[in-house]
Amino acid sequence: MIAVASAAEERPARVSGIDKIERRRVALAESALKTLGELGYARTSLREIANNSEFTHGVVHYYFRDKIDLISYCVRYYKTKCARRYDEVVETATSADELATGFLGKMTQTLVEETPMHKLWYDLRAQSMFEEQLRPDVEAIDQLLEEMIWRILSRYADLTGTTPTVDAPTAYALIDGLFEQAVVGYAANPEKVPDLLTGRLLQVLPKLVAA
Amino acid sequence: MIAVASAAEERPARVSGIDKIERRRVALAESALKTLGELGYARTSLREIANNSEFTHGVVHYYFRDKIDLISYCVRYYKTKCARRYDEVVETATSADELATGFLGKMTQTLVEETPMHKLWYDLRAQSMFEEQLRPDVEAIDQLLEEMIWRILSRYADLTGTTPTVDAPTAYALIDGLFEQAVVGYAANPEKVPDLLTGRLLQVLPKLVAA
DNA sequence: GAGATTTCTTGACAAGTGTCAAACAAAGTC
DNA sequence: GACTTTGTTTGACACTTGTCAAGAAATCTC
Repeated sequence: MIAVASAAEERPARVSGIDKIERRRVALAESALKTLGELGYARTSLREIANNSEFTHGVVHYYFRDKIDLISYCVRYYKTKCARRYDEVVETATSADELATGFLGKMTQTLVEETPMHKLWYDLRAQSMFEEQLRPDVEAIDQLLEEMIWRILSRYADLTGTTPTVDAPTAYALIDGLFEQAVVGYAANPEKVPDLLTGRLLQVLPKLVAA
Repeated sequence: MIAVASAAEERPARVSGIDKIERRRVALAESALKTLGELGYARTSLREIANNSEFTHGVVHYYFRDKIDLISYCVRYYKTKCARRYDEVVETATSADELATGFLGKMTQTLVEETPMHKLWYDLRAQSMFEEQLRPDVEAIDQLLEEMIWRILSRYADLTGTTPTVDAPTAYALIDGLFEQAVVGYAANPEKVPDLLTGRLLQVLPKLVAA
């Protein structure tokens, strides 16, 4: 998606050029994501993004065709960071308890440390209902997240000697429902919400598997 | 909230005046909700709302202080319509099966027939993460919906001779997760999503109660 | 029906938006 | 070192936004 692979076949001089473009794009996307995470999709303008970066608003338009192109790029860039968050836990855990605590730990950690990102994600998913151009990217991320949850639940079932009793989309919707509730509630109750989320997930997880 | 109660104490002539104001407000809110449901919060302007109504954009400002005031009123008005949707089913059902099918029937029905409303709700809830002024209204609705889900689950437990195994916020987050997934996916797959939702809820409901 | 009040229309405003293009600077090429 | 390509700045454009105010129209009051 972010197209680095195919560039490797061209001559070195050119590669570094494309690489530099890609670097700028990434820098702009990271800056844009910060602003988007704080203000939300609706209130973020290209000028605001440029102001909160080291570039001018013309540069934004130089590297991205238009606003949707930028946002879309941001979303795709974002996904590369989020969907592999629990992989290490899944791979290293040797017991169901270890997996559960590791998973919940990482989840509350990202909830607290990357709140703006998660707010933005739920915002963008809502926007995708109205803005068709966002839909493919949002669908792709949703798919990735679903697979992520499924890997966790499968492993959890393995470690408990059980099998999942719901399919992947259902498991994702349930757990995502709890997480979204936590993200929305976090602003009002930053100190209590992480523990509530942990407790609720601990209640729910065992119900999603059975011998 | 929508202030009719206190008006009753004034002299009759005045009451009908206030009543008329309230009627206009409701008419404007209903029109605004239609536009909001189609375009989403971000892309809906006061002029667009006025254009899609029988009034001019000046009237909007005459009856509502500003944009947030209007949206906020819309949200509160909306909530009065949505949170009692399943009450009849809950009250008349005499068996768990009857309750489940009645509940699922009404849920898929509103999913299909009032899609814009539900899209708007998830949009506004996302917006409330960025716009503090929306938060109280959104929280109030969330509370109402949670209670609605809890009434259903309690009754379901009663009819099956069991008790819920999760608390109200958890039950709401889980079921709402499934419903939101359905709303988001409905645009892409209008014919399959309702049945998928039904199947998933049928899988999940029994897991939320136990003897 | 005259006069006062409420309701509505119209047009304007300041501010902000996405987009673009022309001028300018930097880097790379021969 | 001249010339082309690439990157950046700046300022402008057409347009939309929320807000408001002055006045017309409708309604009510006596």
